[in-house]
Amino acid sequence: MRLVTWNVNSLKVRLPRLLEFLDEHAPDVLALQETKTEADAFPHAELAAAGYRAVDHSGGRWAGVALLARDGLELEAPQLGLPDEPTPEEARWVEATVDGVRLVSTYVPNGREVDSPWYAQKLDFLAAARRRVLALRETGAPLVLAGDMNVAPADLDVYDPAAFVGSTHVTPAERGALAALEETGLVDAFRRLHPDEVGYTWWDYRAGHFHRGLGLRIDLALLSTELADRLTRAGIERPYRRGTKPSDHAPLVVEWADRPQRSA
DNA sequence: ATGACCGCTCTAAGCGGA
Repeated sequence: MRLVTWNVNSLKVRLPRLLEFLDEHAPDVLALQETKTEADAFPHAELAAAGYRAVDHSGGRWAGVALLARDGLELEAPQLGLPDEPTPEEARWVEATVDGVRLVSTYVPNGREVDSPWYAQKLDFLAAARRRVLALRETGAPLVLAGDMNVAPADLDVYDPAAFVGSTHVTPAERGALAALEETGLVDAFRRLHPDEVGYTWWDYRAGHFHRGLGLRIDLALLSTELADRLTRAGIERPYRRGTKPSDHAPLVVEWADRPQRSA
């Protein structure tokens, strides 16, 4: 199965780039974040014309997440929202099952400033996510938690760790909450296949950060171990951070073998 | 350089993003 996670920063503005991406990469499923649309404005018809169906959790002008599946794959048992999340109206979590795999698209809160109320909500969201993942793991179904985690897991994932000391996205509390999420039995797909590689997924629009190589790796695909053991690909599609009207995030493409690979 | 961009909305100047 080929899965993509991409913070599109407005589905309305990004639709031409998304359609270009679907044509080029033909993913089976996609997890989108920051769709920034009302539910009744979600572009179901345009996506259907491109061969994709969607389950969206739309919160209006901010946030919003969605799961897409190509024609022929059903999006079963959709669930909008995360139990006990701090701000449900912000539409930051959506689930569905495709071909027996439980999929989550999430957009973790930014946190704004360390020790602010928004930072506390970010940690609360990550704690709720961990509880939900534990519950989902008990079903025994393979799981993929994909999205914009708004946490850079390690200093390797930050262009200038010294400059980020005291900022959100890198604090021990945030990294600890992300690690606790992974300790439920999830594997960071990109890091599994590329243990030492710098692989940013976000670059500030300002000051030419992309062209200067100044980014963060904050968009992750976390795979349950039975899927992670079948990983064949985890790559960041940097061309979609260039060109006309790019998102400030690049898509992450992850692929795993549909059945356990036979040992030689 | 404590800046710089982008998308949103009460279509102006402000907010949020990370």
